[in-house]
Amino acid sequence: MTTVRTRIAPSPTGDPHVGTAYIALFNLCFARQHGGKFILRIEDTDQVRSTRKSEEDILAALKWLQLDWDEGPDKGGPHAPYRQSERSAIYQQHAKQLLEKGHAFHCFCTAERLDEVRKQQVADKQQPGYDGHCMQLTVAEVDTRVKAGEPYVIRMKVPREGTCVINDLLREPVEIEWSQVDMQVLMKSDGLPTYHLANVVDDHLMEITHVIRGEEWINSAPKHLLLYQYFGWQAPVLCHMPLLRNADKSKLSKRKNPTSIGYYQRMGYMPEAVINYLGMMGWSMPDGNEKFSVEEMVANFDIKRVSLGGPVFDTAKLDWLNGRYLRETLSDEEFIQRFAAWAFQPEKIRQIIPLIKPRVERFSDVAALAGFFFSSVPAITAASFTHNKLSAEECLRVLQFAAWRIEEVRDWNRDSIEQALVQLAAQLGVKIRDLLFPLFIAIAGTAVSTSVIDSMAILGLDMSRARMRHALTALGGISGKQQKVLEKEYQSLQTTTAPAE
RNA sequence: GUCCCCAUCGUCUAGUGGCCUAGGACACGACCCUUUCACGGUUGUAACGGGGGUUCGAAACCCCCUGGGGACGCCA
Repeated sequence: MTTVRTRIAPSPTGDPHVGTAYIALFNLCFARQHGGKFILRIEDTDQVRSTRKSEEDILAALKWLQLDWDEGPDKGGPHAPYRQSERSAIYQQHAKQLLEKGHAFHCFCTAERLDEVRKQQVADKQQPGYDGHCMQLTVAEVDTRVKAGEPYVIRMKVPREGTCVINDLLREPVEIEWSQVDMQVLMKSDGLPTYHLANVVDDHLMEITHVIRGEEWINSAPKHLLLYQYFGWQAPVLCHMPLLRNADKSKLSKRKNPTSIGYYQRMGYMPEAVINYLGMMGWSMPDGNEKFSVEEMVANFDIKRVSLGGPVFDTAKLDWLNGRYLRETLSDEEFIQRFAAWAFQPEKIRQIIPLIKPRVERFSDVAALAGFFFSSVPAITAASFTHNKLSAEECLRVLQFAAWRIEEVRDWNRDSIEQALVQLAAQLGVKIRDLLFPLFIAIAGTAVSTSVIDSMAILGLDMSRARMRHALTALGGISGKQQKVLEKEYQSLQTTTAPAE
């Protein structure tokens, strides 16, 4: 039985990344093509734990994209059976097993020492990594130090000679020297496993046969393969997909592109179009057809058709594709239903109405006042930012700082956004009303509008981010040099006004 | 810095030694349709990164260079 899984890292906002959906799609196609199972595994090994809410958001987003997953071997859903309570015991037990077999060891090294070692290695032009310091410790020594309550981690032993050969479904065998592989920490001092241990143990317990993941993992494959060997388990077949890119070819990031699935949902893309578009990133139908459903993709799927050059995630083509779905796939009746469902989400409307109600005199005023909540980026030019206090340059600066600042907002709601911006205004020595001006233009397209802070709260982080990015471009953009100067200034703001405890 | 991966129009891609004078799609331009705009149709500009091999024959195979990306955490 072919069983394949996608691991999903929770983000603080709980909004899954299109890159996750991309990998999930190829996992799903591969599994379905072989009549196998596609299951999900939501990460929660880290301190940045997914809350129940964000886990639901992740699943809802994948469901929206029609990435229907199967139940795991335990029928307990994407999270079980390795849920918190049972889980730490599972990993402890496996780590102990490795310890007993002599494949892992206790390490008491401090962060300071490790930093020191790393610095030295970099200076010597060596591959930075653990130096094996604690491997020399005797059993008795380890025992007393553990009993004394000294904090420790468990590291895996790695051969110092030879080469690890990684067979990949999509490329020639990759050879990596063991000397290049670090003695990875498996259990952290807080008793939680690292990704590497959790990944291997989970995959084995979930009977995973094929691992299809992003190329970024290729370098840690030797660690995983070695762990399988240490445990005496059959390693899964590996396959590393190319990475989605920004226009500048770097790894797709939210700084340069809207990356959350929710953004595409809120922007009014059809899920069919988004998933179709993802399917044409690095893959193509044998007959060259560009508009296809997940079912059609599965029916024609062949992992070998994946091309390895990292595709640029360019939404211009997504726009075209989505347009085709809107006008070719939907009947007028379906269009009405889909549009209504998108536009009249009661929770959203309920938030908007109180903002515009005080300002309307006729129902016919509503569209003009609330229109920007339902539109794409406003049509603005540099001239839109003409202001009696702020110059265009200052607008640019304020906008960039605000854009950075809102990234730091923890809970996305009006109060925390307000707090962040008020603080920024104080740090800049600018009146909040002046600081808000360019934000009004960026978000609503005009300064004659409802509270921009409330508007941002309703639009969401990624929609706000996209509008601010658009505004920066409308203002002429920021050169690389300017960017560096601003970054420096922004950082000094942070440090000089750090709140005293 | 060390290691790894990758390389066809601006972008997504087809291409597995002859069908390639390199095909399709997006974007862009022109024209047609149309009261406008969009849609649709026709059409144009535009690519095998460079250098060596192998071969009768190379976009495809090999080597070197160059370029791009990724990984080097008690993150995942």
